[in-house]
Amino acid sequence: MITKSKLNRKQQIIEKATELFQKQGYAATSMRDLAGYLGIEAASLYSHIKSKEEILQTICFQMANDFFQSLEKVELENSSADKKLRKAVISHVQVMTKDSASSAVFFSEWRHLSESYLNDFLEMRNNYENKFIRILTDGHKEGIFKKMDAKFTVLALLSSINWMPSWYKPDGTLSPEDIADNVTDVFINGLKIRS
Amino acid sequence: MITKSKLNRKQQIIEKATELFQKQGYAATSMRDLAGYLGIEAASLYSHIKSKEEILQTICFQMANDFFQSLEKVELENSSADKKLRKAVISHVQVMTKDSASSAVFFSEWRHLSESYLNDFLEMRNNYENKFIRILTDGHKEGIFKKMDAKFTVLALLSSINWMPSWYKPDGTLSPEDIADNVTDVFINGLKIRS
DNA sequence: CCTACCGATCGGTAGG
DNA sequence: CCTACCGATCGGTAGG
Repeated sequence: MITKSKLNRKQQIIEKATELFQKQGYAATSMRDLAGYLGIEAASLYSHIKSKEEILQTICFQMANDFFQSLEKVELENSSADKKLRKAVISHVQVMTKDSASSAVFFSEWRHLSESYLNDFLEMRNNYENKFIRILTDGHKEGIFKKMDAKFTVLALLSSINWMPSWYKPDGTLSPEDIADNVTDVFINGLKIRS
Repeated sequence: MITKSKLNRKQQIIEKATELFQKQGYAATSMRDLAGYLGIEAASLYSHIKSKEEILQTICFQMANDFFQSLEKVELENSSADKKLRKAVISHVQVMTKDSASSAVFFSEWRHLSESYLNDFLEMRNNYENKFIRILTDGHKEGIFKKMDAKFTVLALLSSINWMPSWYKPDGTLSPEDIADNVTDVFINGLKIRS
């Protein structure tokens, strides 16, 4: 079927593009580069995609959706804030590690989106961060977390996780749960030995 | 004096380039862009610089040196590991906030360095991270910090700080010390209320 | 999916 | 610091 093979080819294009965008950056990756790796001519790419930016859009909004959906599941549970935070971090890490190349592109190439897409992207990111902030402020109200700058803490927390694709080795021994445990343990309990 | 004005012009070029590299990325910034903002022709840039990459090299290695020097000062003091960690974070943040545009370029455009420069860069970064790791492992030996994956923790710590240029507002109310306090407090004491 | 090609733009040089 | 220009490459289209 034409439709099916087209879809598959499109997926191949996006996958290879993701790999190249991660390695070289979006701007430094040419359509000829991409086509070459797929064994076709650059012009042929345009039978499957509308533009170079469409690829970036697909990657970024696919990841954004994945992150959102997995966090919304966590929000539905009702458990204490510290458990919720741990769950939220686990699901965030799971989404990341499931496709670490897409994650890397998502986190560092989104700024090359054109304006209207960029606005949508930033709004989604903001909403996502706010969900984390709410977990922390709820935790404070519950008497679990101490007083803090919740926004600052969330951005620090997410940053520390998000840049993992640049040093996370998938062949390593750490599972998403291990990573989440390490991260949340540091953030929740800190490094100091409790007296 | 010719030499002096050349140096100043070179500094102007590097400053404006830093700004553009931060906003648009290295690869997406053209020499014609840069020249236009300086009110000269692209070809004229080459009286002051050797190549586009030379600008990136200057930014990256200048920042790398600043980070190294400020950390070495901290290492000379002999104080407890938790105090040392706080000092190290303060000086790291100070270097960052002193020139947040250069920092942003340093952290996200270094991969566009050509191979030999890239190797030097990565080696320096590794050495820098190792100095932080040593502070944490010393802290564990001193009985101040609990058992942990020190490398993982340092990378999480540095990531959470390093991506601050993307959300740190210099007109905000947080000083480098405030930021360092927030970060180290979370990492050292954690979020949980101590019993 | 290809050939053939478009106008635009790239980093950079020659020569003044 | 400029004019004039280089060869290379860019994203993308037309037409098959």
